[in-house]
Amino acid sequence: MRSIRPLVGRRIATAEFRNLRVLRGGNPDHMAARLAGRRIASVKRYGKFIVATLDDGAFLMIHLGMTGKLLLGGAPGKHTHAILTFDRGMLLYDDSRQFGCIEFHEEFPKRVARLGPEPLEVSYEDFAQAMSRRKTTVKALLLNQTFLRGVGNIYADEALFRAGIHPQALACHIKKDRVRKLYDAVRQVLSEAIEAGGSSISDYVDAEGRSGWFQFSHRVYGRTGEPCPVCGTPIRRVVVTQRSSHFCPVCQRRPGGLRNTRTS
DNA sequence: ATCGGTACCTGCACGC
DNA sequence: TGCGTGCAGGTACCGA
Repeated sequence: MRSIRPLVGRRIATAEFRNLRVLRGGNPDHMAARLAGRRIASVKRYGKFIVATLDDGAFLMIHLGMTGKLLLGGAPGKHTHAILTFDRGMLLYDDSRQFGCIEFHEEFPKRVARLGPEPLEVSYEDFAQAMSRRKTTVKALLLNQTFLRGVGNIYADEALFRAGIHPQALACHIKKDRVRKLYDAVRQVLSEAIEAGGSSISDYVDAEGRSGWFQFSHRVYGRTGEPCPVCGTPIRRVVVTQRSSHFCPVCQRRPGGLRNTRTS
């Protein structure tokens, strides 16, 4: 984000789209024609979405999925799906797994409008009330972008660890003091991660090709079998709603009445 | 309305 | 060296 800010105020000379899949049904010729000559009026992050507003009021929406990258300059590669050239410089959209997308919208994109609140902006009262109404596991709820925007698998695990909550605890059963801890932990983890430039698990880089540093602060994510940094108990991995969850079985006690568990 | 399961796609680490 | 398997950050969509 901080690396693509410099594009604000620049004029798009040409747009080229090489992969229809990441356009999610958008017409590449129409998009290219609509983008050419437009200036980027602003760029804003909404959870995991990036929305650029154009000078004519239209929007370019980008989601990086799991492997997406926005690169300022450099040579297009095998997985470069979009190339925007500017009056000065160039932006490449690169995504090997193609789970991300780049879309053009005349109106503010509905998917973004439907997102839940920003964790750093939501009040504790709203957060706690929303939690108390959900019967799903807290892990699934944290990953649900209509509940809270921007929390992914890594940061969900890290926040649950810091709050001392088992990933399979039911959201509505979590005690008030723990909910408060979770609220604080989510905000803390996200702001630390943003500050550190993100988590580079395999090949994540920002627009200047820099990797993040937050992976060195992961206390449980990807540390199956390693000692818990608090009590030394080996970190465990379970699958919750098809996603791996890492936790300390002592610091994050299993509540009763859980759904079936697979540990490794 | 809400929930869980599945599909989408490529790359990598691993064991054989 | 090469092949098969399982795993990976995310969301949309389906049926229950």
